[in-house]
Amino acid sequence: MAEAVLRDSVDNKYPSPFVAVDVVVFRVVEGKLQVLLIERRKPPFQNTWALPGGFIGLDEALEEAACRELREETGVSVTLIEQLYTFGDPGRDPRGRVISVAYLALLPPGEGAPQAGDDAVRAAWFPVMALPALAFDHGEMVGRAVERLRVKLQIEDAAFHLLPSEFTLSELQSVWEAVLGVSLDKRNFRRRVLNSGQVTEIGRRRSGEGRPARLYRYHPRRK
Amino acid sequence: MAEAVLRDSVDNKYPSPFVAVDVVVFRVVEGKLQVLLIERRKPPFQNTWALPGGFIGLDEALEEAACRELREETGVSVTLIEQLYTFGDPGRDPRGRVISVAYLALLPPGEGAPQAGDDAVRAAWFPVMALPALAFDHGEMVGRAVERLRVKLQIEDAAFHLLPSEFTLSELQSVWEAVLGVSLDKRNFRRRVLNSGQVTEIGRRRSGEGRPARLYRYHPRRK
DNA sequence: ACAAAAGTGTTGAGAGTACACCCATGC
DNA sequence: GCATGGGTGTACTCTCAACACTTTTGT
Repeated sequence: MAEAVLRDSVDNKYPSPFVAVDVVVFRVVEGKLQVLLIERRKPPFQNTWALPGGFIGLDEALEEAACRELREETGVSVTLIEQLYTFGDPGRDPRGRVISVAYLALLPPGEGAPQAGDDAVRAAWFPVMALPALAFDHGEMVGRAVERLRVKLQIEDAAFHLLPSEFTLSELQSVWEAVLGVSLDKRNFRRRVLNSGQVTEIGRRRSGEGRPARLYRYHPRRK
Repeated sequence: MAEAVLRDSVDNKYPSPFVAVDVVVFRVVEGKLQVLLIERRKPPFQNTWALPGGFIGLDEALEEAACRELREETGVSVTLIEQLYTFGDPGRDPRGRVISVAYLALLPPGEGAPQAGDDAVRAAWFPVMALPALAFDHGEMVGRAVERLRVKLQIEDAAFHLLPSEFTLSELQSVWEAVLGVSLDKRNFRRRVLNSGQVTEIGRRRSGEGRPARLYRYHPRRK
């Protein structure tokens, strides 16, 4: 196999590190931005909270590995996932050289009923603003993921991946406010959204407290 | 060593791929955006043009490895470098599983007198708009790098890293036009640059053809 | 009736865009 | 004196930010 040729010919010259993936999954619940974490079952960092993730298979695409590890460790399946950054400092893992490719994923509320998998004691959602101490450099990963999410919100359509398929404008605004960590003017916000052509109205509903709100659906018109 | 523990305990379960870095170095000369390429000395893709790059050392940070490979293969040292994207499709390298972390680097004109190193027959600059066929997935890397550079130009100060420390506004505009691939209105461009507070004037000079142009220096005031 | 959330317009400031001519120098 | 690139101002449009009250429902 071609692999063997490379490995034989360069083994000592180019020793190979391990390659892992880690996933930062966000959702917004009750106006709070949350991250999905697992409690590690094995050392290092046993019983410490960490991002879901693990080593890649040799014939597995990076993104596939990210989805698989997420599913195995938390039972969560995800709609949107994209590469975030690759963390490769020597010393970031006490076991040796491990390069980790971090991924960013978004989840609508209600779909994340995390069940702990093999390598996790348990899995749970934490508010980004009140995270426990994290294993490895996972704190830095979350920080970078939040930055990226804020950009994606404003330039792309990230907010809609954090909502169910039918939503009210107030819910949409609440997602924006949770992600950006600021409060927005209701009138300006609604005008901007409606003028963008990204949403289309459907039948009204959502009659909880107060006046019932119109429901909208995302329509990815704009390139 | 900790490394050994991990390798022993999980060797078959988590076989490790190889990890490489590749660097997309840009410069602008005569109004054209150029990329630095090498002609590969060894197979695979022998005598094909490719980005400078190679396998990482086990105790070497990714960015260090990128700078080292660039220096070894082309003799070029670089001022600004940042991580671009990690390419990890199984099958992207015929020798076996190789994950490559791509970096983006910028160079002012005049500093890139490429000398071929060990693994390269020769090194040379190519206009982005007229690239030869590239080895591996390096064509995709260049494409992604151009996209990223266009964004960095507009949101950050990337243009100044493509210029000498003293430059005229026309040179600055020429860099923008080369990177974006469009032509810009001179008056609007100059007003925007001068209002941004990013440049400060110094003594006038640059007396080539026509009226001599004022020289400016980059001043990274704005956050 | 009242509590609770939904919905609605106007105004001012700043940023971007379009557009054409005169100026200083080298030859 | 002419060729070459350097340098300059105005008017229009559009986007964004600030700002407060009325409407509809459930209890």
